[in-house]
Amino acid sequence: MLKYDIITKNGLARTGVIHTPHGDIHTPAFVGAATRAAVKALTMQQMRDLGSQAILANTYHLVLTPGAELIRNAGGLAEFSSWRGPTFTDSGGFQIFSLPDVKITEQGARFKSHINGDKLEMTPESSMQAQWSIGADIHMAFDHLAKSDNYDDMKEAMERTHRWLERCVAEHQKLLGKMVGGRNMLSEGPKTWPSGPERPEQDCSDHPKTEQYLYAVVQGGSFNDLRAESARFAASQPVDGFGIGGVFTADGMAEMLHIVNNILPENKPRHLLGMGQEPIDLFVGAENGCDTFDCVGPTRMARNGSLYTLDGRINIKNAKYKNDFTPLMPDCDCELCRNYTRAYLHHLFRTDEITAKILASIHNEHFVVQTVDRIRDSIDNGNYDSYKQDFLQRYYG
RNA sequence: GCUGGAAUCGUCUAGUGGCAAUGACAAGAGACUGUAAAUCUCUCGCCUUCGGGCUUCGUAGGUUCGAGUCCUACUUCCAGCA
Repeated sequence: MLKYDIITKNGLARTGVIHTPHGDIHTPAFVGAATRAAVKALTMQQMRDLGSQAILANTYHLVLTPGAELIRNAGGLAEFSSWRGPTFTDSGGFQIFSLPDVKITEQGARFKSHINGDKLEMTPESSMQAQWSIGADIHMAFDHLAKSDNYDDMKEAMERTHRWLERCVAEHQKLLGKMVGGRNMLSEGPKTWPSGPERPEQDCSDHPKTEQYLYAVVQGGSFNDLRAESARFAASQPVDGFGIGGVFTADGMAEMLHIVNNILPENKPRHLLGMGQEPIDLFVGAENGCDTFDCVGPTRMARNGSLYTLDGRINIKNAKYKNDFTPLMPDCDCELCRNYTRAYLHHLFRTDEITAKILASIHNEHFVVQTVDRIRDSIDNGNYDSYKQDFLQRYYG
């Protein structure tokens, strides 16, 4: 079982530590989206420097390329990417269901690769196997998202998610059983490294990195009775934690999370899947009992020139920043704000320099990581409410 | 000087008689939430009570119901020849 310690509790909100084989995650925490084992525009060293504690990669993307086998042969996601810290993988469910021409059967999902059109299938079992090969510390169950938000579709998708969860759990335990002495024996034969000089055979005898954990995913869309039912089912399963999926807007999220997280067992961590583009999502999530977040928004918006400041988001490409020789955010200690002006970043974006996206991504990722870090500190220090009020009042005006 | 050719929205460009006129870039703004996103959308002659009105394709004339498109002259530029 994944070790999770609660440090402070305040209603549903809590702080804690998730102990993974690759290190601890102090929660609540923002997890960087590294879909293809890379955070777009950023190096892993930059991610460490900006304060990220963990990354989340995607099984769908990594299965397509370079393949789960290759990552296992490289020593696993954390080693392959040189992140070397705690890692999550998403199951691929979300991505597959957002592709066109997906065929869902009870068995799994049939779809075409967006890269070369190959006809592929992913099942609860194959997702689990791939995630074990990829070797993240924490895996997500393979779930089904309804395409529409009508009740019957949502209920059907939720029920399928539950049936698939039982299969995920069974497969996960089967794969867990193949571990011998904390070492993943799935990998047979000599390790083949993708490139570079020959590396020595790893001594895994006291290396617990191959312990891997499973989160169930709660579905139910915008229907709180389904959410409650899904949470009860997920809670009944022998899993290490929970992902809360299928959330697309902050509307109704507080109430939904309140219901779900009052049902989910307190002693296991909860991950709010895909939310965190708007700072308010992080506050609503944390105060309603979510421990980790991931979101592509901060880095995507950074690449598109939309930058967080404590006074709200700005588009640095706007003409008004052409002659603005002040830091983006004076009270920010990220690499961008410490060294460069708005005018310079504006210029980098206007001239389409790669550096623009790098610096902007450093800032935005740092901003959300730090915002959650401060939420954590404020919960520990008992001043969450005032921190939240000050932040939101200033940010959203 | 002669002979050809060319002049279209900030830039390049489509357009050879039929209702401001193509595309790209630039510019102005917006969107983005488990990443098919270094992406996408809108605006881009002037005015508008959003119905429409007005002025445009080097300049000035002309032919025509109608001209960026045809004719004449001029201006500027390019190429070749002196």
